[in-house]
Amino acid sequence: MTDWITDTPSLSALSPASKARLGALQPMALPRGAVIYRPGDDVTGFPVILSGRIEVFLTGAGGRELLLYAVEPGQTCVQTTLGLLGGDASYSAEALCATESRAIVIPRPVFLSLMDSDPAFRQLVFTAFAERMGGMIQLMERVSFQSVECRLAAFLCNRAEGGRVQATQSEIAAQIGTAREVVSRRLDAFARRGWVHTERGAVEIIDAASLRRLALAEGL
Amino acid sequence: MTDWITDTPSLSALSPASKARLGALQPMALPRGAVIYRPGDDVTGFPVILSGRIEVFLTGAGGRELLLYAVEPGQTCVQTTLGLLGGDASYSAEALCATESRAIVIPRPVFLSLMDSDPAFRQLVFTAFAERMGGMIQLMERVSFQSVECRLAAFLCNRAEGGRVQATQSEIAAQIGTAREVVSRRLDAFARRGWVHTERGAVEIIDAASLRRLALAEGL
DNA sequence: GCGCTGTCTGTGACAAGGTCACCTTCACTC
DNA sequence: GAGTGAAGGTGACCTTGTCACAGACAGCGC
Repeated sequence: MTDWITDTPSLSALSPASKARLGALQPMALPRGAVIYRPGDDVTGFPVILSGRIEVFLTGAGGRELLLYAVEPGQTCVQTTLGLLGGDASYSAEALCATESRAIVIPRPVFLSLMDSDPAFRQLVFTAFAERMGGMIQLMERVSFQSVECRLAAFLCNRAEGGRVQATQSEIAAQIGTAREVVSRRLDAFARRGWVHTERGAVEIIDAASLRRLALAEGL
Repeated sequence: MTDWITDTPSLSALSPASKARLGALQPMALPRGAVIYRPGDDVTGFPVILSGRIEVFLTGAGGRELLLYAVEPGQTCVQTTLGLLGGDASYSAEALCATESRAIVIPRPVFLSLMDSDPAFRQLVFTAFAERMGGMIQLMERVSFQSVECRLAAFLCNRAEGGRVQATQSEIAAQIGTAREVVSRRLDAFARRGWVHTERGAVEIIDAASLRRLALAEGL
């Protein structure tokens, strides 16, 4: 019944007392596409994701989207940590289930008490926070200093499974923070160079080496 | 001799034991323009700024710069927290003194021990971290979804002192994350509308209301 | 004063990217 | 087999970033 605690590496270091408190919580199942929260929602608890993948997006005025970060098992959501510890108690971004997922939600009072009493829990939250911040700074660097072509190539390399990337052009655009039309044109350019082959809802990678070279061309 | 502890609001909540340990540290004076760290430097301690203002910039390949955040008295540097707690122990950004400043540097072992022993110190570091993260997300939003014109207007409104902003166009460009030439052209457009008057090294605000209206036009 | 020097600013030309409008293609359903 | 909605392609246009270069200005030494 509470085997999810031992199954989740980042939780196994917690003190027995903490585990006992968490053991009372029920994991919940989330289908793909489920909305975890929207901008303006109140932060009521601290989610810990046990399996699956949650993606957190920023949405601009024109509906354009930008992937801020993804939350995978053992990681935590900064937006939430921020809401529970800092001033603002509402979200400024939107979180969606990228795959079917399971998660528990630690209620705010329990979270705050664990933060005070369990150094391991603190460590968990803090390092997650630090890693996320580092990721945000890198994202900043990519978004403001790298070309779309470069970001697209990097995305295709990272997301390729068996030489294919399963994603619509709109999805790709949101992941790298550009407009769908731009993705369409860039992919077309790649295809003309013989690097990829595009199809509806997917991109087939033909020349991964060239893509990787381009991805690395403009610094990290 | 250790009056800077009581003079700095955020430090006054610390436990007496923590204060005693910090009391042994010597504040250091930093002239305007001093480099606190550069990308790649090792993180050796945790700076707490007592007076003045430190600005942290990201630098792109072409030399273009972007202000990530500013550190003012009582605030802390995320880049450093990140280095001391997370994986990476080196900086990815550059920090400069925007004004003459005083600061102490808490050595890494002292920092880690304070984090474990003093809840008030933890609270201080954590809320600073949370606020900074919130700021970073907002910055992300502005940089990727707002027009330069809008960001420039907002900058002029925020930085105006007595109806003037004392800064070169290069400095303004770095603060809002664009190129100098673009600032030149946008300021020129503002001037033609009669909103500002530009001079060497400064901008005089004539119609603050119009600027503010524009700054708020594209969402927060 | 006079010229030198480095910084600050203006500008034209061009490339890259974002926005808008509209159309085609495709998968699915009834 | 027509209808529907999502996905993808394309041209026009504007904003932004980049490059190259020139003019303006302040400070300095003479």
